[in-house]
Amino acid sequence: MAKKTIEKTWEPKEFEEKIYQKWESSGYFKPEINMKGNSGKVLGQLAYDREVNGKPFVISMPPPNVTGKLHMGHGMVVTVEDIMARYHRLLGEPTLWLPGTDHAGIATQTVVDKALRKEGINKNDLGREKFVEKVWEWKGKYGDIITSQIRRLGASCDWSRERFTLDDGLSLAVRRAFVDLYGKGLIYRGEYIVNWCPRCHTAIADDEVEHVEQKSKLYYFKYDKNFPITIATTRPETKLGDTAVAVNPSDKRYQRYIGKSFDVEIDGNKRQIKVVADRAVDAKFGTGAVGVTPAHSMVDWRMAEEHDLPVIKVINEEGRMTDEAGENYTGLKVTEAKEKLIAWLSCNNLLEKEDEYLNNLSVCYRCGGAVEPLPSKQWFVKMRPLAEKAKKVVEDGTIKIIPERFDKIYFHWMDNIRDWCISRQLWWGHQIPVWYKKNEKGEEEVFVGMQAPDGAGWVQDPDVLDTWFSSGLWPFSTLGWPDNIDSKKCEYPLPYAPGMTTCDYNYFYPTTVMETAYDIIFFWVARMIMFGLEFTGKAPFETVYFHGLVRDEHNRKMSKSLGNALDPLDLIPKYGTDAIRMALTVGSTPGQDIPVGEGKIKGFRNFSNKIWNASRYVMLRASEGDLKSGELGQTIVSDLKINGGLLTDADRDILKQHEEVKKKVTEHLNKFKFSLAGELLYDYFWHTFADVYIEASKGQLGEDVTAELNNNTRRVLLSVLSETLVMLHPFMPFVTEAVWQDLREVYPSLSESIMIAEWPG
RNA sequence: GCGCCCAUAGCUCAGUUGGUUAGAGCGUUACAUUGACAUUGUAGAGGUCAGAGGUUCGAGUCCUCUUGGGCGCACCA
Repeated sequence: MAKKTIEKTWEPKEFEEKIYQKWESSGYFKPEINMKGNSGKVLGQLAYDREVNGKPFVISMPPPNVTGKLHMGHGMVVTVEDIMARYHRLLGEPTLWLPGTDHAGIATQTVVDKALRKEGINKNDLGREKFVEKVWEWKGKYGDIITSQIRRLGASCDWSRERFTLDDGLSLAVRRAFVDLYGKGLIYRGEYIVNWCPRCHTAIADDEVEHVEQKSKLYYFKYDKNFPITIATTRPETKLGDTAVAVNPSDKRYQRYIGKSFDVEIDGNKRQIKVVADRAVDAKFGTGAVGVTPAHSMVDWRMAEEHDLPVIKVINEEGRMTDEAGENYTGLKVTEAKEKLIAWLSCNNLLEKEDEYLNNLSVCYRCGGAVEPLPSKQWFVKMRPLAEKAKKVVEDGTIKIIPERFDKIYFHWMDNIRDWCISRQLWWGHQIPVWYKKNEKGEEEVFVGMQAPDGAGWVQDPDVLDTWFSSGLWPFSTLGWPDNIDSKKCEYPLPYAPGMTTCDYNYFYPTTVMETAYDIIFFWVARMIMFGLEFTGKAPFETVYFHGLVRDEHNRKMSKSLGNALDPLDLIPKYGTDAIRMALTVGSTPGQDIPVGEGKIKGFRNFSNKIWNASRYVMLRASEGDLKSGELGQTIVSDLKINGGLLTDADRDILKQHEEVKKKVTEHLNKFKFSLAGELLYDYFWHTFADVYIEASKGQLGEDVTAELNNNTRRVLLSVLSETLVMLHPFMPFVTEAVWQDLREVYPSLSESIMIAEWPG
């Protein structure tokens, strides 16, 4: 019978997709394989009980946006998490890596809106219901793309437990969380100044605002001739809404005006301007006097509260001037209003000078458009009480953050936390579970509950919740929380009973590791910790591991405009998934950005080939096959019992080093040092096992030496190789599995997949 | 403005309780190679570990300062 022929080079395209399908269909990604201590899979042995099965290893995958396309950042997430998942599975721990996708409110709505506009469809003509239907269609069409791409990266996650943030269960969790917080007084509604994005036409949270440095002008002027103080500002148009001028209390120049009010007229707008003293004012800046615009500046809003100043809204949600801005300005865009007012000031000799000035423009992190602070009625979460608990669990080590230095960043944020604006004026997302009705007296009644109240006339709040509200529940909402609540009868106050959980929640929660990029520490990680503590009474994970951001080989940010972004989907067919995974692992330290260029990936493609080829050599020699054709020989090795008496110096050296490597790799992985583990394996496999031992073994094989030495050498080769493959498997799953399958021809006692082998200990 | 981090070979970076002669990849130089390995091997060159001071028997590692770079928070006076 002709034996299998092994090609000279590793061709990832021939293997990767087939291998992945085999894994997935075999159920190897499910925690139920529970194959502790043996080399065959045992399905269905899980009792979902920590006392019976031990502690599981659990990771919730950061859910990518449903409309997203795979990029190197996903490559990093999948690589690091898959290394952990595969390692712990090899250790025999029931391992759950739970995948899913995020509805990504603003991002998705914008994408679909744009696409519809291209077809000539306006979302407002369509109406809310039809538009949301369209987004669901979109999700159905494109939602699977990202998950199939994640499969291409070799992710060993349990797709049978895949979740989406708008699933029924997760939506129930969102409503439950909202109602619960409202009941505790931690959610409130009110008219406050918020960051408004006129382009996305919604309020956004403080941390969704980014600052971009830009050149602008600082204008010095007086409101009118009768006003004694000159102010300086970069935004004259907002001054139409000024109700005060603030100076530093110790500024001698303005002492005599403090407390006085002046009637002024700014291009037809009559205003009363009060002079107030406030510590926040820097006497050295500008003229030392600030025009206070309560409605359109965060700082001024606070001053207005303290000094009891009126609020005049001169800019509306469209980014245009309101009626309050006066008839000369009503309806103008802010930029037009600015020009017009400067012209007027100049004509009336009120403009004293213009300085070049570098300031920070606030922009929306989603669309990049300028953010307009304005007062608006929104829902907020009271953060202080949540922050205190969340801070404590990191302080006392319940949650460990890697790298440690992020502790300080985390604490700093918690200490300076402000309330979180959670309502968004969008259609795509979780609609706020609040209903309003006007009663006979014309007053508004408010109902907060799991579903619409009985009776006619109730109208649900049209807004949806910030995407991060549902993401914050991810570690437990994906596992079934809050199961068993009768949603029909649920309303505030909730009949809350702890322990109403599913098997999954009961066994897998709290999770083990939260692995993600450090740039979403506040958006996501902090809020998961807060929500986890608040709703489950437990920290949602033990360890937070932050990987670095992937940059190009010159350490520049990857971006489309620079043209330096590497597309994993181009690179996978070219070099193989394993090469990309290694390139993302070796040289990557937690929290530290990592440069990755095509050259680096190429280097690890060579390594994939080295593994393939060195293994081919070992298999051919061990089976006494044909090195030229690659055909395996008839000899089968039945066991790997090594005869200590026959060991050569080379044997002893490699076995000793092998033990050392096993110990170190295990240590590194336990300490989350993936780079060191990967680098060590790379170096060991190539420059010790292949360059040194395989070379030495050539003199211990063949007709010139005894059959006993031949046999012993084969066993040393196979033993070291098979164990090294297992250690390499978490990093390079495909080539190791492909080799493993061939290796089974020569040494049939190996497990049917390397995924369910045993970690060499 | 407040805070955090970084500075190690030509380039990109490892080096976590202070401990032999400071490492890797890429690049570079020489040699070998019809080789298991179009993707190979062997050998080499290349570092006052940013600068100054301090602690110590001993500092790339700990402390202080200086210089240069990055980041976070706050802020559109």
